Amino acid sequence: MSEVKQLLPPLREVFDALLGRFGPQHWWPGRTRLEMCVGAILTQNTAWKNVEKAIVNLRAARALNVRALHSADMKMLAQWIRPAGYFNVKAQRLREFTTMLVDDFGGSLDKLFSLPTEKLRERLLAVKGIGPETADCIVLYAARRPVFVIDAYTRRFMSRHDWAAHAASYDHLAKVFEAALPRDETLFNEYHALIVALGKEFCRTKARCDGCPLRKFLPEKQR
DNA sequence: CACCAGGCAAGTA
DNA sequence: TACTTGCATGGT
Repeated sequence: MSEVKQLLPPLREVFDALLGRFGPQHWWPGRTRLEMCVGAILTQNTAWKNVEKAIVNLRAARALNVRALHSADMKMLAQWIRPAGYFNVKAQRLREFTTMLVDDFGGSLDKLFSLPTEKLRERLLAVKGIGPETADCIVLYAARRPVFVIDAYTRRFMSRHDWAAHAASYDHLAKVFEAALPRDETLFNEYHALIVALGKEFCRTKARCDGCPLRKFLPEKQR
């Protein structure tokens, strides 16, 4: 069990350093809001590259809309999303999501997204197969509301620099960011995307810290 | 070959 | 509440 040993640096300055190094990321990678929702579910514990293949399949099958997703045969749906892994589970999760949309919002993302942020988040969390990260990805990237997304990259980014315990809860980590930053959707959007950009290159192991743009925020001996 | 990747729910104690 | 396990493909 690792303890938090380091003082939290100004998270705004950390953001500036990441932006300076990696540039704007233009997330979420998705053409439409529905596609972002689908991607958020499909990328659960799965490499994004594999999700892209699944999205391509759905588009080719003309299934990238609420009605088609909702009425598609489950075997077919599972086959389309097969490259994203856990395809039976995820087919069911997509179905749960579209069922909520159809039954409670007339199949309209607009109506779902007209809920106030907290209600929207609660409504998403009530869907079986949508947990805190998936819900927040949808709330932030598809509905464009200022909630901070915590994912495996964020967790690693924080624990690797000893800015938070690796075992810290989702809500705690989200609170750390939301307390230290202005509640700005554009900022939260870009910040999470930048943490992922960083994580693909650094923070994976103790080594590979050479050239990390965040070294200046660590004490001398740890750099 | 093993290990990992932008989680979540269900089961057990 | 706190662990553990199943789900599954594709890249390294």
